[in-house]
Amino acid sequence: MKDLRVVFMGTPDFALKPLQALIDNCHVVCVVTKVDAYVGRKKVLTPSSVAKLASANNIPVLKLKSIKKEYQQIIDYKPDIIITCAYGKIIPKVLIDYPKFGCVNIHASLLPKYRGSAPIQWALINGEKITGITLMYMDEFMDTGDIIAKGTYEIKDEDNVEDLFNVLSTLGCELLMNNLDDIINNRVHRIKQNEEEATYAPMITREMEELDFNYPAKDLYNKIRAFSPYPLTKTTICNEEVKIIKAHYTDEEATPNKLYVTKNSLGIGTKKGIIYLDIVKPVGKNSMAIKDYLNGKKGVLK
RNA sequence: CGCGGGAUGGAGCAGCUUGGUAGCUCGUCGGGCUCAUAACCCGAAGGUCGUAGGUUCAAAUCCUUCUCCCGCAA
Repeated sequence: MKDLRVVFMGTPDFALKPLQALIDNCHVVCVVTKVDAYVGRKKVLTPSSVAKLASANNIPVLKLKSIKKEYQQIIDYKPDIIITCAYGKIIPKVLIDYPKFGCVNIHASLLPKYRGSAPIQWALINGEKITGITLMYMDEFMDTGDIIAKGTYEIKDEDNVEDLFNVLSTLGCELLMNNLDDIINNRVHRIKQNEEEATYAPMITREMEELDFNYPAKDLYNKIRAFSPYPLTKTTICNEEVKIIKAHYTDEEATPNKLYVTKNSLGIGTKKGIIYLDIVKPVGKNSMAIKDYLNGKKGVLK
């Protein structure tokens, strides 16, 4: 497998483990990622996580603005196989058809469920009990290709998006490496996706961060953990925006939007149940335990 | 030079406008009460007020420099 010419395409941290495994076991001839982005307040031009790892291993990096126009550069590396993981763009058919072992994608859901860019977040938002990884051949549409293998993970009630990312990233890496041999020896049993069961996981947007307490506490809890530790859900308390890092909920009778304050707990009523904030981050401040938050709000919150 | 918030014992905050003894709540430690306690009572320790300079008899407070943290926007 050492002489297998692999082109890897990916961008964020989620793609690092598979990339590292491929570097260790194959000949990664080139890594394709997004162009460097301006990050943070200081607008520092920063390469993607994948680009950094590739550079550290002296692997050529292609930062393509438009893969639709620039795919020839990838073909020039003569890949035997292309492996993508959270690359974030549709790959042109010419490119998919080029490698003799095809174009394989690691997707963070049990396809055909949660096709799209935010499968992990949506699995949490919807309170799924099971999710996983799908290893699949790419075709010219979004996450619709034939399935090679799946790995499942049972979501714990307390898992947040970071936990799931870590677990699934490892799982995806294992799944890829366990099946790579079959892929290059044409021993894969392709499974068509059942289109009727397909669901979609669109990108998370800024507007979604605001919590609406007219929903049940359980839904809000799921949303909070789906957004934690990034980008975080938010609400307004005492005319001050507060982001919520961790919370829990009960089924107590409650009035939506009403605050339930005790010495060291802060609950907000919902349509069904109360959501209690555990760790919050007021605007301009660092994150703090709810006890500390209430401590500093003495007199404002009774 | 994109916009804004912030830095005060271990934690969260007040004090700054109008300069003059370092304050509150919590935590920690010691003691007490109690069958018991995360409850209550008494006491103690712990702070160069982010950095550097300036004004002043006197600076947490006014002026200037720099550093770091955070939110928005991209």
